[in-house]
Amino acid sequence: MAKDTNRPYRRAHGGEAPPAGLEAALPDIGQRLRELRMMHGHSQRELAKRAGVTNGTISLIEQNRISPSIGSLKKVLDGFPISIADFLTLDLRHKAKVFYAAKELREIGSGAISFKLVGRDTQGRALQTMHERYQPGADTGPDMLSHTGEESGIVVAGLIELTVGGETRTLTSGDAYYFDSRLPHRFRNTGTIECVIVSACTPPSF
Amino acid sequence: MAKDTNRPYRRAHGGEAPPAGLEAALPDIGQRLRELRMMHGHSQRELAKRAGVTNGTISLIEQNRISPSIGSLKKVLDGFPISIADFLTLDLRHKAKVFYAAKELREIGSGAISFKLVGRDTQGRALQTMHERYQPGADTGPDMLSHTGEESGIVVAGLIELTVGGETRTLTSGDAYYFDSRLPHRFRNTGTIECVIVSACTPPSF
DNA sequence: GCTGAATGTTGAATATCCTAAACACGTCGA
DNA sequence: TCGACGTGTTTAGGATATTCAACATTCAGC
Repeated sequence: MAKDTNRPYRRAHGGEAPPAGLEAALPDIGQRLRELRMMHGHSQRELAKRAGVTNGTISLIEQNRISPSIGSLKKVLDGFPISIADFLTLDLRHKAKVFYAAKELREIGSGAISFKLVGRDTQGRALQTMHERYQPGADTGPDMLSHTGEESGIVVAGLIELTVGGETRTLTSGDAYYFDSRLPHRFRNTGTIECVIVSACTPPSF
Repeated sequence: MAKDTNRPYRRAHGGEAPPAGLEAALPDIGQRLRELRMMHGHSQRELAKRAGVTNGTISLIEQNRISPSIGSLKKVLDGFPISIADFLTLDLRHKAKVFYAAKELREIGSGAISFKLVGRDTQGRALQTMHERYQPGADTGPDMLSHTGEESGIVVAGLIELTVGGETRTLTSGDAYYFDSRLPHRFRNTGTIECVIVSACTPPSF
């Protein structure tokens, strides 16, 4: 009966290439699991214990010698923990830059306003964080900004007068804001010292 | 030997409750598959033919009588088509406050770590900002976190040792980070003074 | 070099999955 | 009424997954 059952894996002796290039390849479960486990600094046995399976199972899965059932895979991944969906979509090879020294932040502001972006290419990112500094009197201008997305931030130092959709309020250190970027908005430093804000928006708009 | 193997399903005779309420429940694969199949207007046999499995298998899966292997589930879902990740995450049901005084931020941390959220109900929001404070020695723990989304932040004061996907680095005031939240990560204040971070993540994870 | 304890791998036995074929039920048209 | 077809379900048996236990290797420490 079953000659070629569901084994996209078995690469054993023969060494045939993946039979049909038609269907989207199932991600390399084994390698993924191994890398993830390594990242967490667990041994096969340690993960096995957390997950409630045997170390042998972990070993066989990592070698792609078996195709684990959903249930088992769930158990194994709960040892980290991570969901199956996240596990399958996690991109391991593309190691993005994670750490940014203060000097590496890209300055996109000018004059009395400084905007420093975290990250250079926002391609494919859903989130953007910025370090903003407003000199006393600095103003994003009466022609209010608006663009698609959401925007939020926290005042770190000084004070800022924020106008959003007709409402105006002055925020000081520790205060925060959150609004839909499509609402017209304006930032103005009405204080006497520099105002520092850390903000984030999605999607990136620079 | 094996008494309670990987069957979160079998609710048959005995009727024991799910042994531990700890782990997040595996989504109801059977019902999901059935609904999806119905939406597409396929019969079990029709889907089976497209997927290259037998109708019996479809039937058993839909009844949660078996936990299909990743390989089989992949084959079945290719009959629609839809990815396993999408299949598992498809979940279908479905004047904003702008200003937040420092006191209004909701505290969700405890002990040596303080997390203050901007905004109360994150329902329908794509972005979440937080004000984080770590006492010296504070640590999010060796069991590294991981969840869906992206995460970024800027250090405002003090220093923090950040580990992401196996890479570790110490960041100080003005430095920043950005990473995929699915990568295991850990924050640790290795300094002698309180560390303050303003961070953002998408989608909200609290 | 020898231990002891850690690691990952493997073989045999058992539990589970998957298929093929039969079953039970409903609908339609002759 | 009957059969021919449609549906979803169940059963037996072979194919796979998983466990248990043994094995091989590495590395510290002595």
